[in-house]
Amino acid sequence: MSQSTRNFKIIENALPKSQEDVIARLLADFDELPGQLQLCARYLIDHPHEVGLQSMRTLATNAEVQPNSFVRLARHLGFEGYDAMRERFRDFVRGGTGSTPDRVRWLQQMDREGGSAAIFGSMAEACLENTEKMFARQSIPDLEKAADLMINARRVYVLGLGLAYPLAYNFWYVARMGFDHFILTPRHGSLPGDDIIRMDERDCLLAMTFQPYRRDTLAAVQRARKMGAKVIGITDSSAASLCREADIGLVAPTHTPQFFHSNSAVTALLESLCALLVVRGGDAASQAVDAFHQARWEENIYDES
Amino acid sequence: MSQSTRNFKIIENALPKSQEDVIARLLADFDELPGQLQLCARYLIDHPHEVGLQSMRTLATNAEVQPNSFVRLARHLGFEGYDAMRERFRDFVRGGTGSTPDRVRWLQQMDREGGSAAIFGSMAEACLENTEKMFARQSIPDLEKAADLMINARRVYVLGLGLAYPLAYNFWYVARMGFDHFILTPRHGSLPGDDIIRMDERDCLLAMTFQPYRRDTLAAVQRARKMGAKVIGITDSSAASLCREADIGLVAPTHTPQFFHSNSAVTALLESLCALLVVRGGDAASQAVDAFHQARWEENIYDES
DNA sequence: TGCGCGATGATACACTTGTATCATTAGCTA
DNA sequence: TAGCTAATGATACAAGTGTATCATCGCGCA
Repeated sequence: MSQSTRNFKIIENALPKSQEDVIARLLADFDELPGQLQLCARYLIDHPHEVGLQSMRTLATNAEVQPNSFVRLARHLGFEGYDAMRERFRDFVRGGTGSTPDRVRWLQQMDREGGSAAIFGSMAEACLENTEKMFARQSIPDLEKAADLMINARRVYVLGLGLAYPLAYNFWYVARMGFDHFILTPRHGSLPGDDIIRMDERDCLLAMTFQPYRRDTLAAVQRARKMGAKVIGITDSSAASLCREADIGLVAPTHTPQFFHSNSAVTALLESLCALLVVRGGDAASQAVDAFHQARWEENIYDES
Repeated sequence: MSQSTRNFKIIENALPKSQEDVIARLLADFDELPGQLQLCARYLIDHPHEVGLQSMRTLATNAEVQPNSFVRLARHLGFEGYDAMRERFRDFVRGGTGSTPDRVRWLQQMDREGGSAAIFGSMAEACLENTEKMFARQSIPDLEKAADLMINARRVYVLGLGLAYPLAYNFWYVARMGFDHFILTPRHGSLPGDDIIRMDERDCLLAMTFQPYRRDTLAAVQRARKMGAKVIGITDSSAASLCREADIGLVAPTHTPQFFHSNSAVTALLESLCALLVVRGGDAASQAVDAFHQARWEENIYDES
């Protein structure tokens, strides 16, 4: 960029004085930025804390760009160099607003503010607690057993109804990237029983339901067991009948202060299970995942900007 | 300090895991520290933010001590060097792992055990960090605006494709308990465009897509805007084009160490949005929710055991 | 097709970083 | 007072820092 253009920009848009200013400018200019600088900008916007803490080279590695690009970006904004821009980010951290507050204090403050903040805060508390408990209390041997059971099964039927349907779908969507023997059930227009009647001891049912437990899900589990199939149950309590009847029961808390339960921790559990599936599925699974992704890209469904 | 004394100290007092731990140890040991190290300790205690931001030499100048003394102090606490201690201070600023001291230890142990535990631990770390960041950085005014926009719209189309579909479904499933103008799109057998062509300025599109962003979702957003509809975008970065084009952009991190992104934090965000929807929707919404639940119970689909 | 120009990548440089080493000092004990 | 030890200061060094420079690439335009 020529000197004159740069000066013009500086005059047109004053030098950003704070982290917020910088980010606002980055967002405003985003489309005009060259590709590499967009990557830098995106990294700054998404990881503002790191800017003050890490070195330029480290950021560059994480953002997968050349170190130089960060200097160039800083200059684009009118700063004399990278350090000048970073100082804005450091001020932010120093000022207190930037540092992530102690969670307890933060939640208490939300609560004091009342209204939407209180509701949001109570959801935050519930979701974080659910997720932490889920991870902390999970039995890794059980997870491994569940993964191996599914990997070695002839077919795995994934069953979730009502609010559990998005969970089942999410799990199936990821799992079938690595395997072709996962089936989401019931399929459109069918009933859960339709698939389960064909199960036998070579098959596995991954069933999930949460309070209040769905009769149809529990019935499907019993049916599957009668056919000799293995059952993996996912619920909100190890006392739930689904959990007690299953060969392996996995538990994730779903409590919220609201009129519906939270799927956030369950999602994390199912995703972790997917990760284990692929790792323990060996080369075949990894290659299948690669092939899936490649095919997706070739279909040109993703935006590359 | 001799090697033996150092080892003894390490055994006596485990290595501090967080900024709070470090400061607590400094306060406890303060009187036993040699003079220069006391100056260092005092500076750390009084200016914890600076530690992560400034260089050792700069701190030394400010604290009016030799640079070396900070290395010595770090070693006194059992750290291998100054950098190791500074990392504790940086974690604190970053939030996430630093805010819950136990978690660090727990994750480290996971990592040591290797295998499935390590994978599970890395997922735990990612999911918790994503969720914390999502809650901590969310703008409540924006959330309120989004909720009001949806409440007052003639129709709200909820759009999520691929991995975002379960998110869209989950949101729609809960939202329509309280309102009857939420529509999940595309409907079975249709394309996203089919519904959007009927939108106008009275309507709202809630669109979500995550890296890699889907062309069809972005196209739908542009189409909706052209029709004059309001757009609420949900993504993983405020630099994403969806976010910049939307009237309101909400961001939730989805990073994982795996080959797929995590929906866990996004789920929490959407659930919080649902909670706000119903609260701000007034009596009509609450009554609709009640009616929905009652009808569900009357259908006898839940297990009462 | 060739030209011009901004974007990009590679490399070198001057400087700063954290650290190691060793001389010096201060405080204690015999 | 002499001698030891812990504390402190000074200096040197390798590694890492931000930056400048220049060759190369890619793309629009004549």
